[in-house]
Amino acid sequence: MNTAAKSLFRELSISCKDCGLGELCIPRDLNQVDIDRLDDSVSHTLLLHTGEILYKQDSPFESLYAVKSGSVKISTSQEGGGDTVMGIYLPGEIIGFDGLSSEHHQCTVSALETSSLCEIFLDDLQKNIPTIFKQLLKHASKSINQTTDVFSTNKLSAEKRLVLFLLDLSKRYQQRGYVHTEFNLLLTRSELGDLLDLTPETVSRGLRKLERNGLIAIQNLRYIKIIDLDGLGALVDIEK
Amino acid sequence: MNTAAKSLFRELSISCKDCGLGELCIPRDLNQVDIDRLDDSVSHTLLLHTGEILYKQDSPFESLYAVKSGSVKISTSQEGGGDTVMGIYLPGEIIGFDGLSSEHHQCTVSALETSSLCEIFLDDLQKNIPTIFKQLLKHASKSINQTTDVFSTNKLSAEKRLVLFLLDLSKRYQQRGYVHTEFNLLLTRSELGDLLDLTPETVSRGLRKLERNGLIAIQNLRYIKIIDLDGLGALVDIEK
DNA sequence: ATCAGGAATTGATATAGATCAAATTTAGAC
DNA sequence: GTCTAAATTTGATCTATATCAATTCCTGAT
Repeated sequence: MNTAAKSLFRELSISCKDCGLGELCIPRDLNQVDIDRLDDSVSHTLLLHTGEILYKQDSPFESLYAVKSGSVKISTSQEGGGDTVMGIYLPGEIIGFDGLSSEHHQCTVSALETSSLCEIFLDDLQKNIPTIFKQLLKHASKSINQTTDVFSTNKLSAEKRLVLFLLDLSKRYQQRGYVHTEFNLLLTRSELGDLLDLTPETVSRGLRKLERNGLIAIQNLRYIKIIDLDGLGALVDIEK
Repeated sequence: MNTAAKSLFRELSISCKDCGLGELCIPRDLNQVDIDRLDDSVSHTLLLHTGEILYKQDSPFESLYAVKSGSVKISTSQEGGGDTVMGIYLPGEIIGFDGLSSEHHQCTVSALETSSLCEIFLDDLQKNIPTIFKQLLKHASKSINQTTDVFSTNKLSAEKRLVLFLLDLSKRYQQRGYVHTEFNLLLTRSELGDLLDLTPETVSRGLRKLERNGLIAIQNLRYIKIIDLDGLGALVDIEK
């Protein structure tokens, strides 16, 4: 949504050995050989000034970044136009995992103040130091890939959350080669409420309303047939 | 919250080569040597019946699991007593990442129907097949570690979300060796609203109320001094 | 130092969904 | 097949927070 192309300045080299982050980045239980190899996979410090962009939403994934100093903001462009802030990252935290699964970044990262970052080339790293494998996985599992969590963030109406849940299940079944127009909900109204952050009463009312409107059929409470897939899509695509 | 200890039955061996999941699990662009090695890191099929538990919250992390058939439910125990469902997983999806960062699982996994799973021993995998590195990272970044996302799920009051945000920032600064009792918010009221799913007006009212109650001091809008850390803690610890 | 435009505050009102309560349906145990 | 407890539905209120609107306050540019 913003101005500048990446304007990154390469600073004087600081090798991983000497980096102030210490254990906060990749823990130090690597031997000297590994640390030297790590240096090969890591570029030297990038400097960003306030508001400058590290990477933009939809840009191809290239590497991970460790914040060395300052702070950055993760945001996503909304369909409605504006941006939404998903989180902020402080020194020692690693960003970029949002680009891994699709090879394209799902959010935009910009500096909240003058900040320095260290770029980690994943392909190189993978070849050079399998030892770091588990540590990076740890960071990944810590770092929340917020944009994929369709239910949590946006304050969606109860009906939209329900429809999104149904469409998500349908899509996942389809991807796995099952019929996607009918399936078992697998959860009670109450469990579904937990998941979508609604009360069981609201879940019930919502599902019955979808049924009344001819979008789905409900058999034996849990078994759902999708009657009008486009109609469901329309409820979540359009408006707002 | 539930009965049984792990009651897992080892079934007849099915090697990775012959596993029906195909690309849904670990993609097939491995050479024969790698596939043979993968078999070494993967136990053979586990079978769970409805309601049986794969692993419990707080149990030590041991391995990842790929769902081969059926479905499982991820839930966390709430302080208030009950469980909250965080998600469901279908065949081809990988679970267990919730245990990686702390070495202990942050949620409980149980079968929603008779299900089979394949256990992936991470330590072995790491030694044997660095090639899978990036693929697993991809899965990790897809899989949402929901329990760490303190803001999204539980329908917390505006005040609690604000306090949790402040305490989270404070903790992260402390972990990184900075003062944790005063810091820059880094975000506008509006951005903070995005993050916590509140309007800027509610953010403003909330912060000013904390100030009025002597818990924090606000300087120049963005700079926060925490005056009563315990008081803040009390607002989110006690009572629902 | 002044000025302009965005950010923040403050107040009044509207509303989606929670909560409480009671009736009905369902499914599992025997 | 019957029974019983749990799950679901349905209805009537209540409430936290959004929304709308109008000032006031900063901050950065000139």
